Amino acid sequence: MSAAADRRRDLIAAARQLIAEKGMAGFTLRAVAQAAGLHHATLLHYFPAKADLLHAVVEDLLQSLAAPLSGAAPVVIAQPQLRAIIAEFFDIRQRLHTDPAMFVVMSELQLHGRHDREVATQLSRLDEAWSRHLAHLLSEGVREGALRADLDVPAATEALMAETKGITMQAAAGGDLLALDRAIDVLAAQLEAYLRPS
Amino acid sequence: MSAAADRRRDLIAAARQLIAEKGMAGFTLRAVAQAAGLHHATLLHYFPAKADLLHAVVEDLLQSLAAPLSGAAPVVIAQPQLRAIIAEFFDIRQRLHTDPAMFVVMSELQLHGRHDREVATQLSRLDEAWSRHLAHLLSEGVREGALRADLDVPAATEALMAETKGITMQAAAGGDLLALDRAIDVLAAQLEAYLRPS
Amino acid sequence: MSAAADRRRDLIAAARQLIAEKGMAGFTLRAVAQAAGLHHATLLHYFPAKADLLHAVVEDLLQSLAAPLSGAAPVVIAQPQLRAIIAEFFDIRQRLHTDPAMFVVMSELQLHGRHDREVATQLSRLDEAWSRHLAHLLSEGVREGALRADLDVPAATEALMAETKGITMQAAAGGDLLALDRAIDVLAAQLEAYLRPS
Amino acid sequence: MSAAADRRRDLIAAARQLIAEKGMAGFTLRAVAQAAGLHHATLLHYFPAKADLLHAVVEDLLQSLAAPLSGAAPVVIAQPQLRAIIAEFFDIRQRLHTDPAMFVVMSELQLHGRHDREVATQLSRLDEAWSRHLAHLLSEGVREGALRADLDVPAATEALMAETKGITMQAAAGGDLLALDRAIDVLAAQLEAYLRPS
DNA sequence: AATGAATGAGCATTCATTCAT
DNA sequence: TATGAATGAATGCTCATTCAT
Repeated sequence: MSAAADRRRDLIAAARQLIAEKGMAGFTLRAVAQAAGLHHATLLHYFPAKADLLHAVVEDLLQSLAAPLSGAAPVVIAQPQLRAIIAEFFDIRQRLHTDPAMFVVMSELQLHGRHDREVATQLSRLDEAWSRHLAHLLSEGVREGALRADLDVPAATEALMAETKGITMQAAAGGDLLALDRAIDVLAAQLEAYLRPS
Repeated sequence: MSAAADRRRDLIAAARQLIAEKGMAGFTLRAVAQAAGLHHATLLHYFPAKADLLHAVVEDLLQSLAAPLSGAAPVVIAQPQLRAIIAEFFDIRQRLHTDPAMFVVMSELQLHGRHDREVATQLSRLDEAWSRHLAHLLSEGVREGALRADLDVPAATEALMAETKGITMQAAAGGDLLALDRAIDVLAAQLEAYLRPS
Repeated sequence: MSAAADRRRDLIAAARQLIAEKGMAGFTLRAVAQAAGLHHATLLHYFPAKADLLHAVVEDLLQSLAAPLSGAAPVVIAQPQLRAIIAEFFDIRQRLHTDPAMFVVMSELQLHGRHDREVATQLSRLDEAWSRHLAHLLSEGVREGALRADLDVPAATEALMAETKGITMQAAAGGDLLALDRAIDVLAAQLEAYLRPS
Repeated sequence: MSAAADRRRDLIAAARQLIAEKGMAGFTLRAVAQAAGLHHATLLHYFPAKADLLHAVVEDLLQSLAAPLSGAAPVVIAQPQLRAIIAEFFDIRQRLHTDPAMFVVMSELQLHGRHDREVATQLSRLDEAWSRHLAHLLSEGVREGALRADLDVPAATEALMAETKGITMQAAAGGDLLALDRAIDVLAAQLEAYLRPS
């Protein structure tokens, strides 16, 4: 398409990779520009300020996360809602192999959001969408009798998100991917044992 | 004791608080020195380089984490090993209220460890100690029949650690503490349901 | 006429206004172009360099100043030469209300002329023309006996110009226009008292 | 005295000279530092921000102006108040030879004050002090019968200040000093002719 | 005629660190 | 022990100008 859009994409990608590799401290206009093969003043032609580039990186990351993975859940479970929730874990497991850097960036941004209102807002949009999605699945499951009747849906939602972020963090910290795979299986099994109606 | 040791403690505390409040980007020798009430050049008399202060902060943090909390587990569970593991969660829950800043610092350092070998080594010591501790509890439980026989102990250990870091991250991101409390309860219940021998 | 000439006029006007509002520091090609509604690279098509635009601004300003005001001197004085000189003050007084920004620009340029030989030359043309005009009026008056016989014409001319620039500066500094009006009356009266043949 | 105070003075002097020579556009931290013989980062050790240095320059300039000149008025005039006012002109005339750069700096700052509230405030302090001083002299003179009875004191004050600024500007613009001297004489004579009681 | 892209130079400011006192 | 002074490197950003389209 437009050469400018391409450049923007390149710059966002370079920034994203840089954050993944060097952390927010390494996210420098000069470094991004160099990685994208242009002068740092030229970068500001595409993104008028560093913050704009960062926000674009976050937006791009959110889109990556929103895009559904093609792979189906590799585990068959009787109840549909339960299955859908478990599938989220396997989705994460797959992304962990596809683009592990994404988890590092996600963690960096999460922390950075504490001091950047705009980033915080952007990320909270993701959190809320995800939270709504999970809560919906859970309450549907409860209503249909697929999940335990006395489930504290908001608390379970929060727990699911914490687990997700834990995986993200563990991955970001540079853990063993295979060990993490098996841990995700355990988390899924835990969930299954807990959610099943007695 | 020694006035020098006191100063060092003050500086470490100031640094820790600064990291909690402003993130690693706000962790500046000038800022730390000012918070501790001395000239930034004097700070380098106690810690010859910024890295030394940071490493001391990490060491201090690890000691804080190693110190057991006085509070007993507020939930009674039949099997001792299961109870001990669940107790870890409630220990975290309590710390979350006692010193929430600690979780922020922990997250910041975890991420920073990716680019600072020394910090990574220090943190991995904690991870390994914790990992060993959890694995020991789990395998003891399996051997005594208190936990399910077919438990994949390493995977379950990794899952437990991911859950812990998830809570840490969720807390660091500035979530609602009360909601997080209930989420921890759910995590504990999940765990219980999963670990119980069939 | 030509669209290009129109554009040039627009750009000169935009530059002039910008200098009036933000000073020489705010006189930026980007800002001028934006104010005139075109790309800053396009501006360089009309004025190959920033200096060219500035020189055009000065030229434009000089033309504005050369154009006689339609208003007649609102004070009647017996001697024609004296009246003409006094009229200059009232001319200034009127311009002060019509286009106060002009005085700011004039002051900015005067100062800028110290470091821009071309601008200095342009302005000195104005100064000399004005100086010649005033000197002519004065010496005519002396010759005809309308003004004091022992008048030091060059010195009086310089004094008149200093007064004019003082008003300009006072106006540029953002003084009260009404107060300045009355001050100009006083200056005119001073002049009259001084020039009158004894 | 203190070496630090000396350095500060040096830096202020360097800044002042730089403004006089190159204008506000040439007033650069690097240039000032270089002129004072130190690294530009060291300059910020003495003045935490560029604005602080500038404000110090203004303060220094105001002090220079406040300091009375030792030379007595070289003209004898009957009435004391009239004499005092005329003396102000000769004070300026003398300073014009002693430190002509001061007038350039004054003009630059006056214009700069339009966009720097702090500088404007500092300069207005001088203006007001001066204005008060002149107004006092004038009204005293009127009261004692030394000056014309129907004098519009505020307007005459404003006129005097405009004349002063005109001389400043004319000097700043690089006029001939000797011609300016004679112009000042004319201005003084004008004033005398005007103020004299009929 | 118009503009998007690109660049080199420059600017104020911050930071970790060294050194002399 | 303490600190003021000093510096080099780096950062985000602005600007005038050039060039290809």
